[in-house]
Amino acid sequence: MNYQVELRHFIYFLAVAEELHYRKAAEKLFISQPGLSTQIKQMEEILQTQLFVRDKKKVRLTPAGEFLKKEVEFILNHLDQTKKQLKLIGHGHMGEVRIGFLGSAMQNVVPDLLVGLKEKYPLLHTTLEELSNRAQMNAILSDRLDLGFVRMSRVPKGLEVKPVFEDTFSLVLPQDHPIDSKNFKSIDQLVLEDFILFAQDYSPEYYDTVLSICEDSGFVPKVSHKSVHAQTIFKLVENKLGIAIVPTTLQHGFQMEVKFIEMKQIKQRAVLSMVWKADNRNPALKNCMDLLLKL
Amino acid sequence: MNYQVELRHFIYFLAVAEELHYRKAAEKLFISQPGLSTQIKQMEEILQTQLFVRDKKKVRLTPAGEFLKKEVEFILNHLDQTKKQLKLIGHGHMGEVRIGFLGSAMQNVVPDLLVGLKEKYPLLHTTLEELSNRAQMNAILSDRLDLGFVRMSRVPKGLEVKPVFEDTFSLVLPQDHPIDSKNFKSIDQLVLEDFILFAQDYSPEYYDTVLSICEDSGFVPKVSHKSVHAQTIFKLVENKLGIAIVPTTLQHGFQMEVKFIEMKQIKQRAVLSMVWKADNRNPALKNCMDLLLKL
DNA sequence: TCTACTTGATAATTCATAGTTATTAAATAA
DNA sequence: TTATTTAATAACTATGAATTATCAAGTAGA
Repeated sequence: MNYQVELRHFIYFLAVAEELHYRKAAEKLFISQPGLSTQIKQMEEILQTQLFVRDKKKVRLTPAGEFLKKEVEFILNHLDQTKKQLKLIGHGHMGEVRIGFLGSAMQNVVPDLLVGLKEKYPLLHTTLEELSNRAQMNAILSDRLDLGFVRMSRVPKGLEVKPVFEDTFSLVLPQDHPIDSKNFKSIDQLVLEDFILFAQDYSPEYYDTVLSICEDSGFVPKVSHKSVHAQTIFKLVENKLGIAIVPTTLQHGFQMEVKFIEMKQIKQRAVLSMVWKADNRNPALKNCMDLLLKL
Repeated sequence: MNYQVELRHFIYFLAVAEELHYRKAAEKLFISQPGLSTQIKQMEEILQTQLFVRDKKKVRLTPAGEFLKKEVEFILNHLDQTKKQLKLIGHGHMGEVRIGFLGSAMQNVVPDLLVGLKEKYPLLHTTLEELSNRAQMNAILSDRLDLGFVRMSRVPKGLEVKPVFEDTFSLVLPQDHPIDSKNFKSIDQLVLEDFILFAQDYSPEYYDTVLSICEDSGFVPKVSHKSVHAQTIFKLVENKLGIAIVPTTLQHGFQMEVKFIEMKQIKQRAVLSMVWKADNRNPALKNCMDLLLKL
């Protein structure tokens, strides 16, 4: 004799409990009446409890049957809900993506991604953390983050990287500086200035790129200040403590009294890339990245 | 292909999710490893969601699998609980018995039953309602009560009745009445008194019995007052508005200034019976009655 | 009270499939 | 390299769910 109730029993039981009529219940279930009868009988044996009374051909529930009916309804409903949610999670429409980013990605790429996700996968949660390039990669390797936005083209083994946004560089000058977009020709007009840059260990590739821009014009910049926050850099420029070279999109989103001169003619670009762990199994991550590449 | 998950799948899934090792999980389940493998695979197909990652022979849960694990734990626990409760209800150890009773049953039978039930079936609930003989029988017929305590030996079709307590009758007299247990010989000493009795329609058999007691002594009592409450009857006797004949056990449980004279020598007895519906399916009722007959 | 028609239960049989054994491929470990 | 361990696959077995055929008991209508 079988020793375990199955969901099949519950579904059959519920049909009989609702119809209180074996033949009709069997029809509803698309099985034969004798099959249904034996399954219900077997169920009563497994549970060691009588669920129905068959009195003069009238089928009725016992008190235990009434109780079980409520519970079975609950269990089957809960199971339905679970199956739906499971599918959503399995297909990356639900769940959580943990995202890290450089401050400079907060101007366009990250907000666009969040808006896109919200629209396409309203049940998907995101957590955001502003971190340095290195901190992001460590967090991704230790599975504390799913996705990072960095300015790095080479990443440690186990990680993958892909550019998502290319930006020109812009000169940042105090508002009353003699150089402006009209008379600006080349970066070597600013050989004598102090430079304010993002800290080397916060974003090494940015740092190297800026140095290479100057090198292409034949000079080595005098770096007077370093910072990890764009806000700080702009404040220093505003106060005439130096000039800066930053990705152009940074000119939006800050309250400041400085002027931007976009240097379209130089070949270097500020590349923002996404980074993730090659074997990350979060299905939401894939959807996230697919959406990002479509933007 | 199968189109329905079964509890079997859930139990297998949980074993693999806990062990993260097919062979070990299969051993724990006392089935073969290939059988387990195919069942899990089939489960993933039915749910259209990958639950495990098999990476270089390491078995791990996907995010969807993690989610399902929690849900399956809940469902299986809930089911266990339900099975236990179902068995208790089915065997009448849990649930509710709705009891009706005459006020005069509140002295011994009903309290004894309640104490006994509490001890033997602590999970069983009881509801109590004081009602007339007729009201109890109607309530039982319409399935509003499971069990009644009445003073009736004949009951309508569909009901069953069984005596549970036999009591002598007692005379109730004012404290300073000339008759006392010493000089009392026969009821005909009280021919001239006014009688106070329980109302005829509240308890017809009691009324008839009292009349037959008097008839046996060769007189018809003069009935001056009728009441449905013992308390009222005693108050009236106390105030010398008449004398009463009541079941002897009523002398306990009331604060009153009257004297009782037990009439052991007369043949009539006040019989308290339990009544129930022949086809009542409440399993707790049977336990209730069995216990009552053992008291 | 007879007949016709329900109802659910039982018996015999069929058939789907859960679970078996045997084997393989791939990954570690020695 | 070889030995061992892993999960997956293939072929087969056997359990038991579901089927058809039938029955007994009850109900309804004349």
